[in-house]
Order: sequence, then structure tokens, then C-alpha cells
Amino acid sequence: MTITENIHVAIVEDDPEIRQTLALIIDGTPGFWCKHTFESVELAIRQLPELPIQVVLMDVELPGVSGIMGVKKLKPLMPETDFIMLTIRQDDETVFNSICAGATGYLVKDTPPSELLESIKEVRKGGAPMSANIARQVILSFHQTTPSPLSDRETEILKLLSQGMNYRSVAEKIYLSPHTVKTHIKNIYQKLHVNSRAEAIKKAIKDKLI
Amino acid sequence: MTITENIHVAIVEDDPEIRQTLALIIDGTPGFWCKHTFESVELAIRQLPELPIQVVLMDVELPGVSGIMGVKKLKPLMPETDFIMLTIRQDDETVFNSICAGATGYLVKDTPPSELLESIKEVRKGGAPMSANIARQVILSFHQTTPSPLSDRETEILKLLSQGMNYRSVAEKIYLSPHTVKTHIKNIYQKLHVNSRAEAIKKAIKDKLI
DNA sequence: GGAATTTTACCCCATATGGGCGATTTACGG
DNA sequence: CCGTAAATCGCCCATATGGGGTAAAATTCC
Repeated sequence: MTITENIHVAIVEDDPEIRQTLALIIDGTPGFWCKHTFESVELAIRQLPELPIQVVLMDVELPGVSGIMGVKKLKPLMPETDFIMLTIRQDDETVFNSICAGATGYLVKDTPPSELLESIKEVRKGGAPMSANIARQVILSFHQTTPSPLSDRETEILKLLSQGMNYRSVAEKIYLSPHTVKTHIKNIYQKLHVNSRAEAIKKAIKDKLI
Repeated sequence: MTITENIHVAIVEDDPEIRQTLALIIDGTPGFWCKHTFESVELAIRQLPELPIQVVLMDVELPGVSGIMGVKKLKPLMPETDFIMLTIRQDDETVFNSICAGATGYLVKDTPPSELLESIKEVRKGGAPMSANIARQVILSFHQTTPSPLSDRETEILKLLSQGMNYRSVAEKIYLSPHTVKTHIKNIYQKLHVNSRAEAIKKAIKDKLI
């Protein structure tokens, strides 16, 4: 442990040119080390977990095993290491699959070197660097997209159902007849276009109704 | 529409000193306008929706109606407007309630003026400015925290259940006896500490098991 | 002030569900 | 080589669920 601690970075990227350029930029910057690069997830899995690497730059669209699968496999083996995805893809599926797989950063490939280095520092400081529109995608995923088709009463009942209550319990809880509760539930199913409790709850959670 | 388009910013903040300081900083910077400030959500709701405001800085801990409720009420009335929360609170509940309410940015109050202005520009450009550790909190919320207690088979069955299938349908789908399916489901319930389909699905989604 | 929505309430009935109990086979690790 | 976990199949039974009706207050909205 020296006074000026370098950040140890590794790269997983199949394109030799990009890989070497990135490595040169990073390794050539004071405060950063980049002595290990891999051209595939398969190779990275063999060696990376043994190395004292703090930040991994991971390409998403790799031939063979994808970068997403790479993070999924590697992150549990080195939980202290931060993975930043580096990609041209910005579709929702790729973004959220990457994040769910364990990535803590997500940068588009045209990120200028200065920002890339800044992002590496930021992730080490406990941040989660993302390109602007990626961050927006992530935030938007929390927003309620469609207005709830359910009435307040129905929403209330659906919440209780999701806690495992049956007609009777719900009825007692909100001082109604079990018959009435049943009617509400039937209406809920109609409005959500489902015909079972399971589907209703899944849809309600997905659409952030409860 | 002039060549140099100013960003119109409004502030909702109860502390007069902070409110005025922020307004002065923003309005005093080229490219920014801040002609409207409010000391409460109640007052903002009356006037803000009529104003051509692009970015609202919203304090979270306001007396009376909270900033979170403020966003929830105001955002639907002005969907094109971006709301940035400005607060000292960083607990998960406050952060996620704010974002779910419709905020697109979340900055801690000690953010230096230059970064605040940068964030306002960024949110206008389609980003989602967040203080570093807030961004990390958001990203972490996507990560699988606990290892799944369910076997592959059980996970597969639970997914089918969440699609509204019953014993028989699941059994046919994966070429098993309905009895076996039932046994698996019983085991799933045990492992998840629940005793109904509804609870199981809720917990599975919450814990990202399916 | 009237229409629409929400909330309340009840009936019948076929089927699904969940709990309890037992059993065999396969696969993997100590 | 043995033990454990997972996956497979089965039976009994009380209760819950979902679909089909019908209908009348209460509330909200225009």
C-alpha cells in the first residue's frame, strides 16, 4: 500500500485495436494501471479472478460468451471488483441485463478518454458511472408508465392479496363481506386482463400498481 | 426561440436562505433563468403548472406536503418538465420514493454550484443526474442480493406459475406428472417461507428469483 | 341534477389449491 | 461408499378459487 494508490484496470474486448488503444490510454495515465487485457470472456474467467484487479472494462458484444454472461460469472468470483460495461448497444434489454448481471457502470463506446478515466475513478469512489441517456433509461424504469386502471379500493385489496391473504382475511381486514371482496377481485382480473391471482400479482408488480 | 436558449429553472425550497442563494446562482449564470421560487409544494401546485419551466429543483424535506408528494402531484401536470430532488437524505426509502414519484435527478445538498448547473444542463440533454452514491444505490437495487434458494427446476416451475398456469398446464408444458409439479411447488413454498402462490410470486419477484 | 363509476352484497357450482404422508431414482460430494 | 439433496410419482381431503349471474347504495363527475 503506497501513498499514491494506482487503480488496477483490466479489459475484456475482442477488437485488438480498441483493446490496445484503451490499455494504452489507461496505463499511460498517472494513477491507473492496465497490465491485463483479454480478448474473450473464456480467457478472462481463467485468469482474472486470481488478479488484484479493481475495475474491469467489459465489452458487451463479444463473440462466444457475451460480456453480460461474463459479468454474471465473474462478479460472484470477485465481488469487490467493479465492472463497467463498454458498448455501442443502448437497447433496454442489453442495458438492464447488464446491470442485473452485476455491472456497476455502463458507458457507450464513444465516451471520450477523459470521461472514461473519470468514470473509472468514480466507480472506485462508490459511484455508478453511466452515460447520460443510460442513466435516464434506468431512472425511467422506476416511473409509472401507464395510469393505474384500478380504483383505490381495488388496489388496496390487491396489495392484501399479494401478502397471501384469502377472501376471508381481506374481508375481515377491511370490514367487508367476503362476497364483496370476491366481486372486487373479479373486477381486478377483468381490468388487468388476467384470470388468476398469480398473474394479477405479477402484472401489478410489473406495472407498479402495488 | 432564440439562438441561445435559456433553461428555465424553478425552485421549491422552504429555507429562505438556501432558496435565494440557489436562485441567485442559477439566475446569475449565462444560459439559465430562475425567476420563480416557491417555499412550499402547496404554493408551487397553484402556479407552477402554468409556467414555462423546464427544470424544477425540489427539496425533499419540506414542512407540510413533502417534496416527494410534490413531484407525484406536479409531474403528471407537466410531464415535459424534469424534476431534480435536492436533499440531504440518502436513505433507500427516500431515494426510491422520489424516483418512483417521477424525479429524474437526485442530488445531495452539498453539491457544488458548478455541478448543480452541470446537472441541470445534463437533465435537459436527456440524462439523469445523480450524486455518485445515489447512482450506486440505484444500480445496486438491480443486483441479486441473496443467492437463490431454489433449484433450477423449481425456478422454472415458479416462472410458469407466475404466468397464470395451474398444476396441469405446468405438468403438460414440462412433461411431468401434476403430482410432481405439486411436490415442487410445496418445496418452493417451504424454501420461500410462504404458503400461497400469491406470496410466492411476490417474494420471487422482489428477490429477483424469476 | 343526472350519468357514470365505485362500492357494496349475494347465489350456484365445478375445479384448483394447499397440507399431510409416503416412496423411488438419480446425482454429487465427502 | 454412504449420505444428502433434487427430482420424480402417488393418494386423501378440507378449503379456496374463479366464473356465471343479479342488484342496490354511495360517490364522483360533468
